[in-house]
Amino acid sequence: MNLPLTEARNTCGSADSQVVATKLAALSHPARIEILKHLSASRSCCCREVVDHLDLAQSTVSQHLKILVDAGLVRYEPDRQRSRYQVDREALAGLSASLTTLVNSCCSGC
Amino acid sequence: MNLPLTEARNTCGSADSQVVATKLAALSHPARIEILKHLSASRSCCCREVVDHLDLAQSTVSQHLKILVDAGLVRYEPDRQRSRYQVDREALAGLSASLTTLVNSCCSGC
DNA sequence: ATCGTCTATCGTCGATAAACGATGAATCTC
DNA sequence: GAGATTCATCGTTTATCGACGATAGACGAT
Repeated sequence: MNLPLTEARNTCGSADSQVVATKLAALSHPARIEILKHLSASRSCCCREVVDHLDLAQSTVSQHLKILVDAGLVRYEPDRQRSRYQVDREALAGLSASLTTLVNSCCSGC
Repeated sequence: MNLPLTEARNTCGSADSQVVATKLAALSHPARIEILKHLSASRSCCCREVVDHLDLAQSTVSQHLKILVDAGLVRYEPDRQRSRYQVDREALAGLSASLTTLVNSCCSGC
């Protein structure tokens, strides 16, 4: 597990904080967490599948998916009239690593 | 107008997702990430210290701190007329673990 | 007792998020 | 071709966030 983060120690790195914050914001909604779980359970999902699973309007689910895609946590691939959404495991692992790094930097100071 | 839905559907996230989402939401703001870093650098901080460090209004910083405290990521202890804020490292590590678990569950499906 | 400092909270305002229905494009199915 | 299905997007409404100034409470110092 190599961490690609080189400036994790920078206490003044507001740019870094901004990037991490944006990705965490994408995960800071229960519906989107559920979507992520569901996506990972199936190999790939179309929007309709998620709609059936979540009891939200189709437009709402589509927006949540878009937010996840924009954050780089989910990959999107149009497939005929369907859409195919897939968890970007590397990106998710990277975010997890970022948070771990933050936690470690918080715990190393004492 | 509260119709008790049957348990076939997931009403916008399980309780677990809600809890994790709330904590992630507390971290999904660059100012709060910076606050967390600053808190971990010092042993404990009063509000004024953070205000000097961050170039935000005192009331704004106080609100950010409250959000972090409400999320359970920071502990608060009134000390005379000052306040003492301190990173809850266990809670932070727990959140990191939750995210790691989510990532792992996403990666175990393939 | 009064002044200055440190806090938290209130009220406000603009911006953003979240949810929905409606619509149109693209694609199956018949 | 006609109708159904899937999907993203638009427009709208409501709720929440983020920031600030103002204010009041608590405390230390003078």
